[in-house]
Amino acid sequence: MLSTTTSSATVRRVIERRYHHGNLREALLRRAQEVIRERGVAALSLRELARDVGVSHAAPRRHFADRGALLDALALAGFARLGAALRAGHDEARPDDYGGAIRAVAHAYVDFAVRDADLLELMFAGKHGDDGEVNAEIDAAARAAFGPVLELIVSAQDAALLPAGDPERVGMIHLATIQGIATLLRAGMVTADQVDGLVEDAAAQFLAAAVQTQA
Amino acid sequence: MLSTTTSSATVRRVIERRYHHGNLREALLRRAQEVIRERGVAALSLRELARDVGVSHAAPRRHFADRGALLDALALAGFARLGAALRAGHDEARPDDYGGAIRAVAHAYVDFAVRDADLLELMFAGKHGDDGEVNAEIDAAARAAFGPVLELIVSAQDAALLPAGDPERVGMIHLATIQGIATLLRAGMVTADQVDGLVEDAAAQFLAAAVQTQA
DNA sequence: ACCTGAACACCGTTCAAGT
DNA sequence: ACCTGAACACCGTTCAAGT
Repeated sequence: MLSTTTSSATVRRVIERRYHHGNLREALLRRAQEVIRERGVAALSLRELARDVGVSHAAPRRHFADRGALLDALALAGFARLGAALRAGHDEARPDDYGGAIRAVAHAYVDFAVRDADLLELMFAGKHGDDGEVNAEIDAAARAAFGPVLELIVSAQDAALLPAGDPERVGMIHLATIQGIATLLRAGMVTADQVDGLVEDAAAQFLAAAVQTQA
Repeated sequence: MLSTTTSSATVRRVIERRYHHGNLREALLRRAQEVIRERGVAALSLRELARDVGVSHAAPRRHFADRGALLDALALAGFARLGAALRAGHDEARPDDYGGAIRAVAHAYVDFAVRDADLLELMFAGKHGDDGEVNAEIDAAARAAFGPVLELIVSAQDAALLPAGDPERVGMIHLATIQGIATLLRAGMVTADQVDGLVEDAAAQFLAAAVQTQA
C-alpha cells in the first residue's frame, strides 16, 4: 500500500535525522550497556557498536574521543542509575524505620550488582585516564550515588540509634561489606540463594557493631 | 676475549635450550604478571608477551590454547600466591592470639589487593570459560587460598572466643568486608591512609558482632 | 555540525612448515 | 616436541573528504 511505503520511508528519514541531531551518542551508550550485560566489557568494540547502530565505524569519534571516553561515560551513567536504585530502596521503608531502610538499600545494591556485574566492575575500575589518576567527574558521581546511605546514617545518628561519629567511616565499612558480597557472588564463592542471608547478616552486624561501639 | 665470547655463546644456547625445555610457559606467566601490574589486564597482549620473551607470536600457543587460558593460569597462580600471603600473615601472630591473627590476615589481604589490584580483579572476574560457567580449578584454588581464614575461625570457636556456627558464613561476611575495602580503595573512594583504620574497624566489628550474636 | 571511506598499525587465531 | 612465518579477520585511531 502506498501509505505504508510512505510511512516507512518517513520512519527511515526520521531515524537518519535523529542520528544527525545528537541521538547517536545515546544509541551507542544504550547498545553498549546491552553488550556489557551480555558479553562483558572486554567484548565491547567501538566498531561493532557502530555497526549495530547502523553508522560508519568512524562516526562514534564525534561523541567519544576514544574507547576510554566511552567507558567513562558508561561508568558515569552507571552511577546515576545505581544512585536512583539505592534511593528507591531507601524510600521503600517507612520514614522512621532505619533498620528497614538500611536493609532495603543493601538489597537494592546487591540486586544492581547481580544484574550489572560487569558494569559495576567497570564503575569501580578506577584509573580512568591514561596516567592512572581517578576521573574527578566519575568520583563525584560515585559519591553522589552513595548519598542515600550517608543520609541514612546521619538520620539514624540524629535519632540516637547510631552513635555519633564520622558517618563516612561508619558507612564505609558497611558499604565495603555489601560490595564485597557482590564480588564474592560474582566470583562464584557465594551462591545466589546465600546472598539474601548474607545481606541480612551484614545489616544486622552493622547495627550491632554500632551499638557495641556505643557501650 | 675468547672465554667471554664462549661463555656468552653458551648463555645464548642455554637460554634457547631453556625455551625448548618447558620454560617458555613460566617466562610468559612471569612477564604477564609484570604487565598486569604496570598497565592492567586490558593491555595484556599475547603478541607483545611473545616479543618481550624473545619468541615468535605463535609460540605461546603451545602452552596456552588462547588468551583466556593464559588469564586462567594467571588467576590460578594468583590464588596460590594470595594463599601463601594470608598464611604468612596468620603465622605472624602468636598461636593463641586469635584477634591478632585475624587482624594480620586482613592486613595481608589488603596489602595483596593494593600491590596486585588488577590481578585480584582478574582472579575474581568469574566466568572463566566461554559459556560463562565458573572454572572449577580456579574456584578450588580460591577456596584453598582462604583456608587460613576458615581455620582461624574454627580455632577461635574451639577456644570459645567465637560462637559456634557455620564458619563459612561467619567468615564470608568478614572476607566480604575486607575485599570490599580493597575495591573501594581501588576505586579511589577510600585513600591509602584510611585503609589501615578501616581494616582495624572491620576486624573489631567481626569479633564484636560475634560476641553480640552469642549474647 | 555530523558522518563516510580509506589507511595504518596493531591484535588473536590458525596452520603448514621447519628443526 | 617445540617453534616459525605467512595468512586471515578483526580492532582502535586518524584524517581527508563528503553532505
